[in-house]
Amino acid sequence: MSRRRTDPILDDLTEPQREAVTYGEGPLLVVAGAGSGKTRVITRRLACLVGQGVPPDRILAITFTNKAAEEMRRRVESLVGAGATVKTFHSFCAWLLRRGIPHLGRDAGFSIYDRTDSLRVVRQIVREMDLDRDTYQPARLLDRISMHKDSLEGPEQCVREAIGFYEQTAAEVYRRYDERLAENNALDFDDLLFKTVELFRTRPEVLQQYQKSYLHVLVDEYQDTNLPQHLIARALQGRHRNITAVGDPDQMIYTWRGARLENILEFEEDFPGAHVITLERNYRSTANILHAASVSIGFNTLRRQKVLWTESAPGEPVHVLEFEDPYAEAEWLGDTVAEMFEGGVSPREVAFLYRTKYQSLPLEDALASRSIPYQVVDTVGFFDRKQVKDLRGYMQLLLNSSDEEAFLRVVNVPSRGIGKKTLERLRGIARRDGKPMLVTARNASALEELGTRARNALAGFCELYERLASLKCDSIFAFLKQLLRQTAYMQSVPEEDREDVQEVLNYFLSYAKQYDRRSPGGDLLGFVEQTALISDVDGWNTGASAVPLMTLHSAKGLEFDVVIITGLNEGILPHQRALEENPYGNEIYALEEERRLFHVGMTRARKRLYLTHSSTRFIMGREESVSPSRFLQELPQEAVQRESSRPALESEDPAVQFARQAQEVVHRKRTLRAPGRTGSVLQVVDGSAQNGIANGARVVHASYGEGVVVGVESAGKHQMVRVAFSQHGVLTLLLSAR
DNA sequence: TAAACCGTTGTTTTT
DNA sequence: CAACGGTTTA
Repeated sequence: MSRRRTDPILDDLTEPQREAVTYGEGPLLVVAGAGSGKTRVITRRLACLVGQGVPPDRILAITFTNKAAEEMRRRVESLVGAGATVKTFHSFCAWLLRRGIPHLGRDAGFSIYDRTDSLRVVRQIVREMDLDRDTYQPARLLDRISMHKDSLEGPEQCVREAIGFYEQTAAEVYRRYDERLAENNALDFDDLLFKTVELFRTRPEVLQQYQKSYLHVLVDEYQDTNLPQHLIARALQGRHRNITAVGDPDQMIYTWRGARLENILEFEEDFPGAHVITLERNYRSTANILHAASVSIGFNTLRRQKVLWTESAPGEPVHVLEFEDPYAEAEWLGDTVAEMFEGGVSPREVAFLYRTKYQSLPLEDALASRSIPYQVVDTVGFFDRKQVKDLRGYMQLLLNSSDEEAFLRVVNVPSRGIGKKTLERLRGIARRDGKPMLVTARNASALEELGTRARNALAGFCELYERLASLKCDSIFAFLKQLLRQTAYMQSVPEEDREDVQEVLNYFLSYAKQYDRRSPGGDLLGFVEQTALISDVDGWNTGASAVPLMTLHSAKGLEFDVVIITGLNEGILPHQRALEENPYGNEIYALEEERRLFHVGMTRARKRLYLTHSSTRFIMGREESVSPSRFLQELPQEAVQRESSRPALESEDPAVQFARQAQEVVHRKRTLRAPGRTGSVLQVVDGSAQNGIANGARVVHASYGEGVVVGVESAGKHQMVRVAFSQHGVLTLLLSAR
């Protein structure tokens, strides 16, 4: 069984990677640590299956984000050509339900609601039920609804099982919410999964059809699957049981979306006979970065033991810096990256990562003032813009006349004199007649109780609707242009906003153009569905040579030469909400998720990693002092270098200067107190040679426990040892100089 | 009855 | 500091 000399699918793989890629039939779990070639393994496996003669259209690959799906499709196509189905869970379910949902008594032309849409519905219900908005916060209620759906708990069950007044009320909100969505013929994100499970459960013949059509199912990022996703994956593996799950429990960062660590931790129980391959060698980062990341994640208790190792050089230490406030932080980083770019570093290779979206603001200022091109990778931002939602609202309503959220969104945009009172009355009539508001508005006789002015205004809107409905366009782009013209959208925009609005519209139009090009024959429904399920904006601004700015969550799966993580403060990372009580479990669990998030961030870096924090932050406009993140204290001293940020002293107010210097003194004390000497982190118990540690020496590590040295080499002024720990396996450690 | 205005409120992460 | 909701004004 010798391989051909040049095999693009297998040649550059290591042994464990190759084993995963070529593994035969039956369930397979690949536990792949950060930077261990996870994406490579799953793509190559798919390509390998095709190479072995599995028809591509009988392979289903599922990813978490559209971007990951696109990337995988691109890579597979370059290896073995097109044909495999690569989708996200949500887009797969949407596609499936367009055909299958009539089995559940629902219409296939459903709208897909995003969180904003859903929130509007909940708000309306809270109003109708006359509930106190502080006690029954719509966002909280929606979170609860989402949690229930993620646990496959329907509204009836919740109403039945609710204990106490609050829960009963919340369950009633859920019941009405679901009812309203059904009336609007709409599904929210959770429904896409929930209904698919329901369809599989109640219609075995439908499930069978999909089980037959897919011979292999591959799921990426398995650690982030929630219960419905886990069940869908299990259902689809069918009789052949050819499921490949790839993931890393240490990168599970979506508990709030229902992700269950158990899905991957207990994989062998759910898929009996599953083969498990663990990829622990990291190819991405320098030894210092990897060491810091490993020690950090080692503080977690809820994990599947796994020790990452590397043969890379130690590289630079991890840079840790403290600043006065987020603006000083951003300014210094602005200067630093500007220097890097002068030195020839590509802006694409430097990423700014942060915990929360609002942290991008000071960074944006700093970069903009230095004319450094940057791109905020805001996952929903663009599709959440008012203008985009308006246009989408029109399209949604054209596709689904029952969609009242869409109706309410666009009926008075641009403003045509249809106000709150008119709509309230129209809703009343619609409810009484049991018809959607749009249908009611089109029925002139139903409107007799309305005033002439309101009636004329509504008639005008209906006329517009008819005109739009009868448009014949050969592309989405052309349709959108017509839509803008027919609605006279721009005319209603105030002069001073025109430029901004036009810019947003242009982006949207060019997005539509791309859609036209990529999916010829694609219809309105396909376009609206895609924009509803979109999760990242790469589609409308690719190729730009700009510094990416993004949240730690959206950084997962990416890698950069230089990574800068800002705001390493208590209350930010770990986030305040994780330190308080939370609805998912206890605080330790939430804290560990924050640590995983930090781990994800650190392991994005190939060569250089900056971790910055500030002594004050601005919270709701107020300045407040904050302490450094506990995650920084947990880092191994030998892989970290604390640097001073050297602000411009001459321009500094003496009082501010004093405060900063005092801070520095405190900081220095803390650093000295921390274990800096080799002995305190890694203690030699037995067998040390005269110049340090020798092979075979027995050692004790502060966080890994006991181990035996299996390799020693010097790396510049540092010494690197490979230690086989009894609990954690073999690990490469970097010792600080004596 | 609709649009402009103003004060209050409250900010995790995203398919 | 932005978005929302309620209040005032036209």
